[in-house]
Amino acid sequence: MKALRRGEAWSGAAGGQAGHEEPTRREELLRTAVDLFARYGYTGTSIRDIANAAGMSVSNIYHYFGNKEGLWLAILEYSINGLPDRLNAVWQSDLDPVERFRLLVKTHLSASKSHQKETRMFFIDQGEVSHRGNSRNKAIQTQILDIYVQAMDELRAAGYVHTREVKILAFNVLGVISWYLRWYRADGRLPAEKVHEEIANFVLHGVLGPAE
Amino acid sequence: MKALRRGEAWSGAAGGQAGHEEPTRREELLRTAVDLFARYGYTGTSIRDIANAAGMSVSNIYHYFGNKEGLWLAILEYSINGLPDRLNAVWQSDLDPVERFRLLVKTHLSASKSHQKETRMFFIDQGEVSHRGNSRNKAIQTQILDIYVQAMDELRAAGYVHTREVKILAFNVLGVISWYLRWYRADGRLPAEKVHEEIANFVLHGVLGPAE
DNA sequence: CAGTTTATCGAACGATCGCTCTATAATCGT
DNA sequence: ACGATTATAGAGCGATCGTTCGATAAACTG
Repeated sequence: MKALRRGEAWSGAAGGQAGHEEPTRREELLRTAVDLFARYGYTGTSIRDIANAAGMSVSNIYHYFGNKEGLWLAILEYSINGLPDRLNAVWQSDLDPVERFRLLVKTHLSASKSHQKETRMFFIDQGEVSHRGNSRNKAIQTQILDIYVQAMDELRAAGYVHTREVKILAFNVLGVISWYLRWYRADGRLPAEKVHEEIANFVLHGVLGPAE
Repeated sequence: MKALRRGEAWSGAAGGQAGHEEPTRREELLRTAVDLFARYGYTGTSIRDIANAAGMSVSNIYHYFGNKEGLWLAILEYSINGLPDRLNAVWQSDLDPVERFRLLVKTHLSASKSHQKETRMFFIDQGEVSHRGNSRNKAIQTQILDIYVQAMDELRAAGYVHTREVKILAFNVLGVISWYLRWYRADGRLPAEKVHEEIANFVLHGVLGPAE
């Protein structure tokens, strides 16, 4: 039986918001890997880069994650794995259709921002990581797209959308959000809340089209 | 003096729309490299991958392009190097402000689509390619962003835009376009013209906000 | 405390990386 | 036709890649 050790335990995986304990070596590796993967991509980051930046031996990566792809998947696990469910929950709530869609976008924005590097890292990936990792990534992105397509369909059925090409609308929304993850810097002039507000407005007007 | 040989000559670089001559080996390399770079990224594609896929020796890459980065830069050269100027020219024309902005977006879309893989390849790049190549790429992206910021500013001065955060609007537009390059497939249901129309509508409504 | 499991390191392996070198065709200018 | 330049191939170099292995230290289990 695996006993709990040090700061690991039941708390998330790399978040470490339980108390102010020092991070596990495993968490330290995840943190470092996210940083490098998001900056240089999967193939652009070597196992040694990660280990050196984290100040330990490469063997630890194989001890904790099996191999490079396992490390990639572990990051996917704790960061965006649950995103589709969160978005679906928002869309199942019983609000006014338009305000519900606005909430959907804002939830997506703030959830992505809370794992900004991770989300960007998976959005940017193109198929550099080997088959299993890549297909899992693609599957999540497809799930998210489907949520938006469904949302657009319902909005259209309710008469809010004036185009038949709802899938293009869904793609556009994903494009705006994924790009936001690339340009947003936490030390910028505006607070994230305000930025999300602006982006949500843009998306809403783009989707709803000319008011009547 | 370097004389002209075979199919090369004054015709573009990799396009080869002059006659139906067989492509130069240099063009063949560019074509293959674009395909692989766009699929697997810069670090994810090796010199040997490219040479093998093109059916020739690695030496040719060094003969024609000096090194791997030179190949990357040669692609940038013929594909998106002139994009900022083209967009600027559109924006300097004397049309109705709103229709001029619509034309700007549609020009951007069709110009990017005519070099879809190349544009996607540069949009996706994060800094895997070494310093010179990356900074040139970043510079072009910044130029394009600035064009949109300027366009938004003028639209706002003319009373068409209802937010002060024009830079966020500009980012949103870039996000939509760069994402379009990732999802669009030429063999899809809709013709490109129709897709561009839809995207331009989305962007216009997003930028102009609620009609009054 | 003894024995097992976990954590960590450093060395090493074969494969592949970007790149250079040398040799040989092919094509050019004159 | 002939020397010079260009085009292409293939072998090979040092570096780095992902990964494995054996050793050792630390921690847990009974």
